[in-house]
Amino acid sequence: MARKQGSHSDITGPKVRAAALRLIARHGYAAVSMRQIAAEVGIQAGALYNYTPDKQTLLFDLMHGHMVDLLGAVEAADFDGTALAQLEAFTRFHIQFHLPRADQVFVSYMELRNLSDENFATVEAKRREYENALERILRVGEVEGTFHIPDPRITTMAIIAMLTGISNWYRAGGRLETDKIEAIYWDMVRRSVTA
Amino acid sequence: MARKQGSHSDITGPKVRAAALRLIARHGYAAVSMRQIAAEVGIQAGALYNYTPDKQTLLFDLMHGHMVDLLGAVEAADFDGTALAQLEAFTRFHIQFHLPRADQVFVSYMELRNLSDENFATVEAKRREYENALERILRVGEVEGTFHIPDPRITTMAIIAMLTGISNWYRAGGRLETDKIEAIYWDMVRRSVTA
DNA sequence: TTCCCAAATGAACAAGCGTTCAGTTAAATG
DNA sequence: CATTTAACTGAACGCTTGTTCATTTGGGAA
Repeated sequence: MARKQGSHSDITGPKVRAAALRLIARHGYAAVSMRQIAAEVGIQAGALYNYTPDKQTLLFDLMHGHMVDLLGAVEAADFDGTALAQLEAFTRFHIQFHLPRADQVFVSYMELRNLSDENFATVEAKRREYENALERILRVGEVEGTFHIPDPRITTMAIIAMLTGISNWYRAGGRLETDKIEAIYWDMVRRSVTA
Repeated sequence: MARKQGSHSDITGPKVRAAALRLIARHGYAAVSMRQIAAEVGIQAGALYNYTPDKQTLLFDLMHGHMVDLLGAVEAADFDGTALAQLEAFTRFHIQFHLPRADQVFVSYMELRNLSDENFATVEAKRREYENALERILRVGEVEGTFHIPDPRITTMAIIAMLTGISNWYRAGGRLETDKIEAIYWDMVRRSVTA
């Protein structure tokens, strides 16, 4: 029963990636089998290989795709104004981008060690690029005199860890609205870099 | 060739846990086989079952042991003085405890989803207890008037995420000494909760 | 209506998995 | 020196793994 109605490549392809993302986020790359992914989509394991050359590439595509989306969005955001305004924009951007992408964020942070060396290097470079966007803002603020930062690189890592940590407790439909979360975290970020 | 010289239970047991910790930290629980762990210790896979009833329990023992150590240490530390002094003590304690335990920290944060429901609940309760130690300090400072914290629970999670994030970039023998790291992070933590 | 071929199936492959267990070894005990 | 037994080996168990491929299916084009 191949080629059921509406069951074309353009539909199954995204379904495969969505199923893989969901399952890997919940159980981890190594714990999820190609057969489980296929079952989630409603096909046989062999058919997955119409959409990915192998399991490793499927993982890489998910993680790399996420980083490309992130860098595209941060570039489009194009922060400007004072360093303080830029830092606020970055903080709110980070939260707004990451909160609705819980699975992507989870996979992108947890499955780094399951990437091949080459794939790891590619993803890591993208992550580094994102971190640099924040570090640049911090350095501008330091020069401006708005910020007091003993070590911009460390402060960068500290802020990103703090913000990304939201994913550890945030649940959609929970106690707090997104803008309330933004306000609380921006408050902490601002205070932590200003005198 | 069983019972080689000095190859007793008291020696092999710790070796098994050390090998499991190392391998799981590097490759993940699901990706590490009992045969790999055994090979690292220098025994056959079957012999592992003298030291653990099964693979799941081995993981649980590592994670639960870490949390028990952590809670024991935080209790022994017995922070006192003003809320600010307590927060500084907690911050420095967290860094000092976690930095030399990179593998334990990594496993304890990454492998939660590979615990059985019951084991997860046990470990999660311990983690919650640790978080509460910090939250209590924040609430005292809020009452004291030293801190300005809109939501103590969230600030707790934010601070812990920030501090634990050190493990993401810290490498022993790197650019920064432990006390320098402590100073930088304490500076950020202090500013983020004080006006 | 006929044909094409993208998109599936389903069986097969060798390899590896966690776990069990009868048998072997050698340090410790009497 | 003889015996006991904790610690280990090595083979086997049934099952799952990622991946391949000959075969089947059926929607769309001619």
